[in-house]
Amino acid sequence: MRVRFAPSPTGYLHIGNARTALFNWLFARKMGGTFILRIEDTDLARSTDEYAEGILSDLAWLKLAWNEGPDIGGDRGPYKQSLRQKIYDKYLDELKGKGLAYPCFCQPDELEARRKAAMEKGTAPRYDNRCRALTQKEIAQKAAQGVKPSWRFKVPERTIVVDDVIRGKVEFDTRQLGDFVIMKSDGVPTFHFAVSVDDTLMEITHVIRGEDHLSNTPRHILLFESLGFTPPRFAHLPMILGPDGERLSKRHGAASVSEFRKLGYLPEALNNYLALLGWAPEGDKEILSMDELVAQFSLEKVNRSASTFDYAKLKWVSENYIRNEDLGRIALLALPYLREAGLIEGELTEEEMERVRSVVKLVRPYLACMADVAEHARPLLAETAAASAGDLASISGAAQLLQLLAVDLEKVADIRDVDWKKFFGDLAKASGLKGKALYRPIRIAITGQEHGPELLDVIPVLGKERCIARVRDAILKITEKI
RNA sequence: GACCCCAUCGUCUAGCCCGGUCCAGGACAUCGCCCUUUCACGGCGACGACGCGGGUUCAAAUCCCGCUGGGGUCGCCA
Repeated sequence: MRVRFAPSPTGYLHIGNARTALFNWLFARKMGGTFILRIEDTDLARSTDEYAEGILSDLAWLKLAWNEGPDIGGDRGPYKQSLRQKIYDKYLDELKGKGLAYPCFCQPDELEARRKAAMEKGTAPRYDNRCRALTQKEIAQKAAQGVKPSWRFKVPERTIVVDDVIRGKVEFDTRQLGDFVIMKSDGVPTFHFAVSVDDTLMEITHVIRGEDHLSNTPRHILLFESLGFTPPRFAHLPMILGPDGERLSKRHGAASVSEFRKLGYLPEALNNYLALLGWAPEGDKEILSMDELVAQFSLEKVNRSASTFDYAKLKWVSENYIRNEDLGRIALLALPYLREAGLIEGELTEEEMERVRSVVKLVRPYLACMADVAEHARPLLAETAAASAGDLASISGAAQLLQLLAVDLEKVADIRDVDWKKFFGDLAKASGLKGKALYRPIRIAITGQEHGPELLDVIPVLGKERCIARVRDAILKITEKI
């Protein structure tokens, strides 16, 4: 079995396309098939190499490895449509020879005007096939004037049945279709034409794509058959909508893989969430590894109805991964964000890295994505606590308490080897404070925050010197205030 | 507008194909309680849905028809 993901490099990898890529990949892996990547850059005006590279990069980041593609080649290449021009020319000639393609001299502005007029009149805004009736003489005339024609496919009147893996048999009456352009006037094939030729030549067995292509499929089937090709199987995936029911776009928030990538979502988390859109695993377990996804995946079980992208649920999936993934890996992923926030600098020594790990260990339960790490790690990594002395000054006895604490901390030999229960028990006795009255001022002095990870865990991570410094600093601020 | 697809809690979904086991199960979100020196995590619980109308049937979320609603296509974009 051979499937393909065929993005056009006219933008970043959209979340909907990423889901399509994922389902193709899952299907290929599940069936022991081949996953092919093909770049559809027939839109010369909008396609760029930068976008193509970005898409490849994002797919690689998602760990959706392809077996054949523009970068790695393969037996059925090239895998970039702009490199396949000769092939399309050849098949256009074939259609011309069969009398199934004819030149159209209508200009874009004319077509646009007619389309608009038809819309206003309430009739179908499709091409009226007028150039089909052109005589050889007229054609020669136009050509002599130097008008470059586009080439349209002569659509026969008949019924076409798309036997969709997900939707079952869907019937179309081709009389709804106008003769459509297969080769643009600049000599570049349109999507419909290139796709049909390439899917055949690349021996694609299953075309898994978005539902927006379902209505295009009869065109493709027509082309396949006219060229003497056997159409592949089709599976049209439901759309992904934004919270307002419109197609998901930037308006709704992050809508491209690169955005989630920048925010520090784990690729597995994004895949896991995407897999849950339009498909459901058996049983109650929703956090699934890529392997588990592959093991459970089935095209037949894909939903027919569109789903709404739920940022809240993605967040939940992401949190799960951040909390449960290997700590070393999470710490590594935290590095760029910590660096950007100025909390670490340069290459880290093993000792510094160890410290980052222990900090990340404490703050990971708070993270929805890795970009959140700086905010939570700051109190634990920054030189000073940035304590709000105002808060402490209003707590009676805070200065005395901190004084006692500083003295006790000084006496500590190894901060990683302290019986904190006893330590704070003694402090409670000495200060006459307990519970919240005891811990709150200490937390504020040491972390500058009202909330955060277990204080008893924070202190050893911070280290003796830093704790003492922060406590003394807090005392100073209080006394100055008074 | 024409054609095509779709329709279960606010959201993602299970169930629908092979009607009774479903006064509809799970997850996210929300709310509450518990755990706890705080917040977060975690545990427990609550709230909450078969779009509407007709059929068929002893029986319909499940089958059929219509309506309504949403989405898609109708490009020399893909």
